Amino acid sequence: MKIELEKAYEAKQFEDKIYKTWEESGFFNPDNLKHAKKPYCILMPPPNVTGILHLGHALENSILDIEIRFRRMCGYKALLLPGADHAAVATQARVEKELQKAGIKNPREELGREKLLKKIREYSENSKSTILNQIKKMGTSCDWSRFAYTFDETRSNAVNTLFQKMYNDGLIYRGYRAVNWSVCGQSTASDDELVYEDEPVTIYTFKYSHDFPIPIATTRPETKLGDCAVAVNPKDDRYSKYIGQKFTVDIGALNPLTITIIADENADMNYGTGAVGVTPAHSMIDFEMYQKNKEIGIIPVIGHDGKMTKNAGENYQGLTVLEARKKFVNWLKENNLIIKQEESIHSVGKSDRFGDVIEVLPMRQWFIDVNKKIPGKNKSLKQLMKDVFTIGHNGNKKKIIKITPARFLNSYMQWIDNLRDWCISRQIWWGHRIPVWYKDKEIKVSLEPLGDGWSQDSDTLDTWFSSGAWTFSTLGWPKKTKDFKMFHPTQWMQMGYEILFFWMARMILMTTYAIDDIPFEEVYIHGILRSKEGKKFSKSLGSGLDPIEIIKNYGTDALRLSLIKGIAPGNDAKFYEEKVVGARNFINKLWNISRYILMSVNDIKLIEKEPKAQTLADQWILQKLNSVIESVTENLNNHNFSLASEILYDFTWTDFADWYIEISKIEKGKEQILLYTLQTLLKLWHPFIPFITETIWKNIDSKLLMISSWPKTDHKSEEKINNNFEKLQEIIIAIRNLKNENKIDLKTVVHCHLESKKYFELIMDQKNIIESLARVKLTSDKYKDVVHILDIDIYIEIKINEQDKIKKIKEIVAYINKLEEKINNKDFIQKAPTNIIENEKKKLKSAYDLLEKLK
RNA sequence: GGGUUCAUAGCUCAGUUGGUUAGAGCGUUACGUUGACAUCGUAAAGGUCAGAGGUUCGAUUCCUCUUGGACCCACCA
Repeated sequence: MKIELEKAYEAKQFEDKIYKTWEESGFFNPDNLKHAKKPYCILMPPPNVTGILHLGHALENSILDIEIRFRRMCGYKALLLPGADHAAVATQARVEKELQKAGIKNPREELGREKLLKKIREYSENSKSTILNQIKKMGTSCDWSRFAYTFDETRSNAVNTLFQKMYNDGLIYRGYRAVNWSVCGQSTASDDELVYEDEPVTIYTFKYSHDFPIPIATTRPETKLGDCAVAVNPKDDRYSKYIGQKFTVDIGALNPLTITIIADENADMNYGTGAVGVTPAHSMIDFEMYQKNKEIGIIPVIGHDGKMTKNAGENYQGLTVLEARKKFVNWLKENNLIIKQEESIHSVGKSDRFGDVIEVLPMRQWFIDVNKKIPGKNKSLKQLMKDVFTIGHNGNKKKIIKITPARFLNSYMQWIDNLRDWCISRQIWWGHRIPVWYKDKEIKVSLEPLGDGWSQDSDTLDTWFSSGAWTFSTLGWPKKTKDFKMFHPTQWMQMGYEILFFWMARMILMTTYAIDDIPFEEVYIHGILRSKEGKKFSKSLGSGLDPIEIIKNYGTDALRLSLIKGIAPGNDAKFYEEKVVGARNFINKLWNISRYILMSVNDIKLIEKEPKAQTLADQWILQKLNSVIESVTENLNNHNFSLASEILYDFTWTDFADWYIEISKIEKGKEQILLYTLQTLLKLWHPFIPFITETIWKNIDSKLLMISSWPKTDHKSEEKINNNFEKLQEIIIAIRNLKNENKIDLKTVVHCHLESKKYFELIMDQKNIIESLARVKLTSDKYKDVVHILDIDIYIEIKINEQDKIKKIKEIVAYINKLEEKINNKDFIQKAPTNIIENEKKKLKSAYDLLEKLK
């Protein structure tokens, strides 16, 4: 039965229908892959509920889907588990902004907790479906029946259980410590949620009073109203005599300050004045000094509203930080206490969500202790986080996580070394409420609401707390579900390097602790997509390219292919529309290849076995196909998506379409091989461009391509034809060398007939060639006079004139000399591999032959 | 200050343990094209693989330095 297909592939016509077919087939769900035994599980990095699909998601979904479709076809119980993230701060910040636009100036005060939460919930439920539908548009083959939301009941239960376990083990504690505070967001932020920006600042060098012996410098003069000490290096001869002394100075704060001179190695003798004014309340480092020297005291002078507190004194109370700074500097000037004033550039920490300058404030917050020994383990969380990349979890070498590319390990280890206790409490409302209850002076962790008189902590958990539990919370933990037993630890994880610390590190922390296992066997790090100008595609600004638009214009397959081609793990890649055009052209080419074959082959059916080769051309294409299967499989096994796609691209277009199909128009009887090669190619292409391949496949077989089996090479048939090919290849090499050495005139004939049309002349006798060249229109008038001269020797005689000949001979002689020199080199003969030497000898021989002929 | 990374054709990038002639796409130029495909075909031009040294029979690949970019972490008194 012959088939009629449209002239060009119209993605729009097919994609939604195909996705529906896949979904209804149930094969996204590994439970329905009856024959599969070995699990292969990937968790989707959950997109934020309020987000819309951007190119980063598109890239991730392409990568994830290639991986899972490949494994599914390879016979694994393949599960790609989808999800969404409630994205605590990000979501609340967004909704508050919307509300403010609508006229509610202070949503938290005006609406109160319950009403605001309701608004956020509504908002997020709406946008959740948006992003999930967009993910379906990408063709992502995930099991929607297992969909997990970081904020649903199962996940919340996991989070609370985890909190309780850590609390009971003493790893979660509540402490009064300096934390990062966003005045705009009215919440804490972890160190990782800060972005640093360089800004011009003024450095003031001053003394607290005229009789204070040590000058200090600062960029934040207003905080000096809360100074409690001056730290000097114990080895510093200038100041060491003062260590331990106390000075009382009155700089206008509520009370005169008692400044204790303390010794601290962190004070660099050679930097600035060599002494540091210590403000325990408003600097992380200073706070650490305070913890070592508690007697110096702590005086917060900045409040949660970003204004000076009562402690700052009546002249300053209620002023903003900047106002207070100005006023205090004036006071210093009036009293002649400023020694030096200079301009400089400092990086200032800002909230990544709210954008305001982060204030360091001392507060009572919840922390995870990363240095404390875990009961029964004799190791800290920090140590566990290192083990999975070094000795393996619990010292088990099989439990070493493989990371690609490996270089990210360095920065991960460095990050761990600098890791401080993780502040997990947030003062926003959208999130997992901390499961701690208070009654008078009693504190209890409870997963259920407690009775009268008990009130729950009003804070919520950092969103990464729940993300850290993702690999096991999605599988139903703490219940011992079938899924958990089957799929944990997961096989593969994929993420951009920008969330390495946020997410990968936290998953490792949580999983090694709670499950006593690694979260995943392998992690693949991809780069960031940038615009043509090298700028990040900003999520919020949505600069330019919208994947949904691209899908509309070019189709999902084209988008997927253009995202994958030319990327390397961990490296950033530029992305622009022309890339999609190229990919779309290929998709159309594949469509037309199929169209041609399906329209010209009479008996369309599934061909299970490799058809028998009749001619050398058949042998060659089947041989090449086998090697393509092998290298694509190997590259996919190693997650070299880009390379695999390029090999396929090249074979499909150059070898199959432009060469073999053209030959099939002359040499008849190739239907079986054409169909077989097409079917194999559809399978190989399916993970990359699932829609078009499935669409074409429908014309061949009623079963879904998605669950067809991955092609295997038939090594036996390969051996059989190997002999022939050795001969062939010898000739090819000889011809190629000739071509090389005769760049001037030979190129026309050689390129036309030998290079691009590969082994054309070897397939047929000369008569046939002349005839077929004419028929296939491979040759123009220009080539007519040389068509019959496929014998190169003759051609040389006729074509090359005397001058060229002399020049050519000189070139060849020089070449021969070079080769001989190399071959006569003793070291080369002794040390180089034999095949290299053989090759050089062959080159030399053909060069001599050529020389003979020219003479 | 510590660390990572990049520099390959006009542009965007591949290049998997060092080894035949360094590749692709786009762009450019020439030629071709009557039904699978102008979303096409055939070819051409275009590279001291940033520079200098070293290791090696042999370096785009490994090492050192230099130049110029990007990024991460810490610090920023």
